[in-house]
Amino acid sequence: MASKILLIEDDKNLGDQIVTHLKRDGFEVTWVQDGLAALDTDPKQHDLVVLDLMLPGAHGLDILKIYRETAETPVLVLSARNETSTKVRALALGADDYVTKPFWPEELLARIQARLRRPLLHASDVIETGALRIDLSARVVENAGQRVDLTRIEFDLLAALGQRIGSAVTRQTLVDRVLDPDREGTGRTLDVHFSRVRKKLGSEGARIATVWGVGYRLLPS
Amino acid sequence: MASKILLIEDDKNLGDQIVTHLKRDGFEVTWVQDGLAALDTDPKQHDLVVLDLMLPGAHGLDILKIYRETAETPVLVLSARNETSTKVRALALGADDYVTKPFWPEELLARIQARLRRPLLHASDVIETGALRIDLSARVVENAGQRVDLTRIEFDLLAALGQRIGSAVTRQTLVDRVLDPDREGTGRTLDVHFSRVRKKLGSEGARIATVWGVGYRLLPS
DNA sequence: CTGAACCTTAAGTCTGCCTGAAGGTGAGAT
DNA sequence: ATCTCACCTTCAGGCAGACTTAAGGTTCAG
Repeated sequence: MASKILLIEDDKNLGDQIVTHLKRDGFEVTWVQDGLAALDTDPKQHDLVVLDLMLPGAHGLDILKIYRETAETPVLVLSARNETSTKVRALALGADDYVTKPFWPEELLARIQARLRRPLLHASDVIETGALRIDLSARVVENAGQRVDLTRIEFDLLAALGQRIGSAVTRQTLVDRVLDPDREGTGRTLDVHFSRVRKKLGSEGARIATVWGVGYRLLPS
Repeated sequence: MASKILLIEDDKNLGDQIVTHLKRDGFEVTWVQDGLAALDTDPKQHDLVVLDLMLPGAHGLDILKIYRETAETPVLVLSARNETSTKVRALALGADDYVTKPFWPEELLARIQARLRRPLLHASDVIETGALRIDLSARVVENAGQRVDLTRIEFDLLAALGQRIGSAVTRQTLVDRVLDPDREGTGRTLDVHFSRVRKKLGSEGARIATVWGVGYRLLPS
């Protein structure tokens, strides 16, 4: 399976050159040319990000920071700046490598491959709130340390609420996200599932609150 | 726990300086000053290796190659040579990073930390859980001390689950990782293999749980 | 070339999840 | 208070996904 690379680089010449090289080596490349577009792209959909620091729209380090809040995708920073302080900052923010321009494409390739060589450790992103523990990557829910068996939809619904603790999530959002995306928001299916989740969660189930006429939300502990 | 760094560097001044910096940052450092001594040191006993290329006794790249035959420890190469070809060779041989002299200690530190940030998938090559013992390097499985003969795919599937005990592993992941990487997740092939693994594992086979609509997981003992 | 071990596909069966219906409950409106 | 409508819960039917067996194809050693 070809690895998917997200390239964020505003320089047309350099970007073109990199894309060509990467494609020649069998990578699938998505090329984004400014900071705002980068923020609209999901790093999780890619295996590695090559990120230029000087960008129109948003600074590379800010993009890196935002990416790191949601994804563990390795980020290789590209920059003309050779100051140690910039390198240190980028690496401290979660960059996995830092390459100074100018560079030879071969080196970039070699470094990309070195990053991809190590199997991605899924950051087990875990939501802990009250007695609940929702491990999104393992798809495991614990209530006061006790494992709770949830079906696929039940888990996804709980996770959807858990990712926005305290805020209401509309029925339509939940239907779109967990059930068939092209389905009318009607029907009592959602209710049935939540009913079961509440029951399975015991006393913690009471924390799934109905927002009348809107949807549901998970009450903060 | 302090991370253990193995420093292989013959230059006394530079070595001293690096050791000082690393210790100040809480690392435990073993400093080895020539190639032969490096070959007598076990990289597996350390969390990361900082390896100079020009050494008396043995060339750094040879050391890297030998280390890579037995250990997965990250290796950060240090060198005065700035040629792309050397960098590419080092990275292709399994180095995880390449820093050109001269450098500021801060950069080295930041890069070391970037490497250590991503924990290795498995600290040891042996997974023990319940009555199961999965030796990843020997590719041997024992159930209550009894050897179990698994085929290549059967072993890889069990290992894939064993490396993330308790986590659901999606069908697609398993197909990508164990079967042909570019194949559709459809088909019953996985099921057939798991069916056989379960049977061969006897009562422990029950610990391979189906995650309906998602994949499989190895239940914690 | 032959046989054995292994992988894959196909087919039949089974299981457990999803969902719509229906009656009950309770919140909000008047 | 009472009405209304959204929501809760139970239940059973249907079906997608999973299990297992068998057979055909592939690979590899001898």
